[in-house]
Amino acid sequence: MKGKSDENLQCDCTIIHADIVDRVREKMPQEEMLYDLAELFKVFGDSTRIKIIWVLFEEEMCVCDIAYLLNMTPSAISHQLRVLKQARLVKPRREGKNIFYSLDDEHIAEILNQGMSHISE
Amino acid sequence: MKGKSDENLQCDCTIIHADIVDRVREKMPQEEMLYDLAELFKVFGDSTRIKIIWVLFEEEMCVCDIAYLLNMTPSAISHQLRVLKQARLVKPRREGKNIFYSLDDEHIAEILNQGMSHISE
DNA sequence: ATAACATCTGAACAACTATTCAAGTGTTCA
DNA sequence: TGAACACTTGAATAGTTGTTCAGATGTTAT
Repeated sequence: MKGKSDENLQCDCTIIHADIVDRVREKMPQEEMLYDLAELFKVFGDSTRIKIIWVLFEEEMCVCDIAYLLNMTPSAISHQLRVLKQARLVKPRREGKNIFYSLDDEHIAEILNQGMSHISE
Repeated sequence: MKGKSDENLQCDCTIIHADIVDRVREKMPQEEMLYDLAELFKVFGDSTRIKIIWVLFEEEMCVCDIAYLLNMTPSAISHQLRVLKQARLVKPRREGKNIFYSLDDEHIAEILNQGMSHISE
């Protein structure tokens, strides 16, 4: 059932069928979609941001509190909160001088849980 | 119910209770766990690797086929497959000159699906 | 208005990352 | 054996990223 199927192949090793090539190209999401997906996971790809998310699972919190809990500077936390906010993972709420951040997506827990399942196998 | 609760706080804005601090510290996974989690998501945080995973959803494939489908050099693909392999997301199978890669984890689809759900909101 | 505080911002720096290129290993087949 | 092929590897490069620092913005209370 296997054999060369496309004259435009770049190497001789290619033994996949033309229909598989078609099927992959058909099912594969748009380039932009895949890029956005990678951008989203990039946000999860930093332990500081993971920690911030974890803290916010417990309760909404202001920048200084998060900084205190994670033993980091408010500036560093603020920079990371901006990244999380741009990814629409957290949202701010001003209350006087403080700005309270909370999680803004119901998929976050599931994504993290699946990740946890993978690494603890 | 809110008020200053910890003398070791780094800033005056901290209004969270000591019990919340304790609860967060208690529920938060180990430092190493959070680091590993970030490392895992870092792997998903590159569109080339996302594409490779997507191609492998369809069928196991050799390096050259993946390179052809993604219009990249086999070398670049090989480098990324190494990252995916180290994260235990894909596994190799040699068949003569070719090395076929396939997905090695049942959580991958769920993680990607949750990610897709988030960005297409 | 001024002071004090919480947060944000931009520049700078070191650390990391993806791709390319050239050279290497391992396999098949004549 | 040796040529051809599939794949890997290491060094080099440009590009990206997280934290720090200094200074700016916005809010509150006096």
